[in-house]
Amino acid sequence: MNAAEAGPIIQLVAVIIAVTANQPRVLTVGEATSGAPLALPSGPLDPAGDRTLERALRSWVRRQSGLQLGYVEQLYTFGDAARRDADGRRILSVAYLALVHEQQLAPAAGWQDCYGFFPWEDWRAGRPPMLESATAALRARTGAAGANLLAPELAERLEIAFGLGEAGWDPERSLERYELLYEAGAVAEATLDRGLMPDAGPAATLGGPGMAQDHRRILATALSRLRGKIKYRPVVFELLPERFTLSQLQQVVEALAGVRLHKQNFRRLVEQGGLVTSTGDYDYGTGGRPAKLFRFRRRVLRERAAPGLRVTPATGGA
Amino acid sequence: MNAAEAGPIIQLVAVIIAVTANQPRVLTVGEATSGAPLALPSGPLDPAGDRTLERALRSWVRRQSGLQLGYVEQLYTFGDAARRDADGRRILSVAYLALVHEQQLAPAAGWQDCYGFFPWEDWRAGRPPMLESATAALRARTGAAGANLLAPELAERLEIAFGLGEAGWDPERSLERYELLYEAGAVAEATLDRGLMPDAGPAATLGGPGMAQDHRRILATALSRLRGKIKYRPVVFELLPERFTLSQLQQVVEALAGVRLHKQNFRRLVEQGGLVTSTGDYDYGTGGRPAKLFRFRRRVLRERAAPGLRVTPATGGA
DNA sequence: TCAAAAGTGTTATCCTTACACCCATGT
DNA sequence: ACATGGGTGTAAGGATAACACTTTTGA
Repeated sequence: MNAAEAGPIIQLVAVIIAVTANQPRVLTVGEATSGAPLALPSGPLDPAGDRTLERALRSWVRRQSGLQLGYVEQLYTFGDAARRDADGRRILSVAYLALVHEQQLAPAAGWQDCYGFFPWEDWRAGRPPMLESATAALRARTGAAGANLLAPELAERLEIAFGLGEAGWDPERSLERYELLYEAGAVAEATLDRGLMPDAGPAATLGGPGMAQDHRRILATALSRLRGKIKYRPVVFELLPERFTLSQLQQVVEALAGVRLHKQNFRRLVEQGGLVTSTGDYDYGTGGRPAKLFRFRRRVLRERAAPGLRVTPATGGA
Repeated sequence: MNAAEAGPIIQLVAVIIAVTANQPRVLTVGEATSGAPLALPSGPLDPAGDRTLERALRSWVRRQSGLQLGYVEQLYTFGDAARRDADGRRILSVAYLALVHEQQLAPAAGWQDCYGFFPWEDWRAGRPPMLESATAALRARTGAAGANLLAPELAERLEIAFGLGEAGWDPERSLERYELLYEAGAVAEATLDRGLMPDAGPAATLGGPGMAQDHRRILATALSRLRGKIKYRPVVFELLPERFTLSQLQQVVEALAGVRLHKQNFRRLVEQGGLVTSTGDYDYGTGGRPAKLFRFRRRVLRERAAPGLRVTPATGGA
């Protein structure tokens, strides 16, 4: 009871994202080999320390991993009562989203493919087959609720989150999807949290290894936010080198959104939108015709209210 | 030093918004007459209490003010080191945005006009005249920086935030505007924080009374978020009675965005967008032809990925 | 010469904007 | 009758989506 009476502990959590080899990756700590679940980097907040939370985050990330964070934004504060440390003290986590350029990926260890944690979120090779079993499990649950009054509301959430209605699949809803799967016990940590056998759930194997505590939920929050933000703010450029080809740009957007885009229209939107300017140079290592190198055009911020990349899915692809 | 070593205190802050008589209002505590600055309602987080932060917020708001909150979303967590209580302990505030229906405005005391705190944000009667002095003061500052290397960056922020470039005024950037004014010492609390005389700043009278601590910044954050959100999520309906006319709807959107909208196009966007359905009834108290009463159409959530109200300014109006 | 990737051009379609006009009520 | 606010129709312009096609390199 002593621990419960003390004030909560405050922790900063960093979701650090990079894109390499067409995969979005997240920096994790802990060893994949030891069997212990991976975790997001986190550090305590020193009350006497840095002047702002963001500075505090930047400084311990630099000390711990050597990474100089560029773009950083506050993501969400997680404070459910179930979040406790080993001594039973409540933990409040202020999570931040950070984006780093591809080159800065020096500390090779710890970068994990994001879609390893959410295989159903990557539609680039078509609709992931596992979605059938996932939605089936969720449907069964809304059906099983039978006379339960929550069933219609749950059915609506399911329809919206997984794009079963006319609206179709919306990459941005990754958090809602994770939450539904969690509630349904279809991801590993949900069954663990309840003390059930890991294989008791209908689809406990969905989505691989899971992460420590509720870190997978935090990662899902970050993915949702990032997917939403590329549409109206030029954040993608935080993930690219200073000079890049339009294909590189497209591939990074595709990696984040988890969707294939229509090439020609994407190019036009980017160029007409004034988001980039051509440097005079070319990249000759593309395997075909050399590609023009572009650079982010800062001035667009003054010209347009919401400069971002519309995510227009390709027609042929799935 | 003892206080500095103890963990930070955690506080929940509520920005509770309603719209009445075409004005957005915010619930405050403290008396306007006593001379003490108004504050947003806030309460401590009881670590042994409610299961989630949001529940904790709902329950103390209900106990304190009798308000049953409907829509609630987490806004931002404020944790600058300068935030201290009377004993010098660092305070971390998790702020929430809540929207309540007009009728629920029972506790008449404490509802303040939002634009009393940000007069420059209300463009419904045309460009507010005070903007001239505000931007002049800010320009003077970027100019005064002279050889300072920060000046160009500051000038860019000023252009973007106040819409001096081609992009024009963007209601959503209210936080950025507040921050610039704060940095420039053009709002009351900025000069107070620095221990200057309140009337020492170039435009210290901008924006009326100010609020306790950094609560005006929190309110600016809420306004920005809300203005952004109406564009892609049907949150306006949380502020309206269940049945409403299209004019009422438009007026609420105008009140929030601080901009006059084009009537016919607004109506079409709302109806074609499937956001509302007509109930069969009419409102006869409009002063002209009776107006159809509408209701929010929930099903739109299943049909469209981002159902919201485009804020298309009127042509004639300013 | 061929494959691969870059890059250009064009058309049909939809959405948005702006304008003009008609309708139903209270005074 | 007329002022007031509610409501409808439509034509011009621009943005988008889908299509086919040309160009430039390396193997």
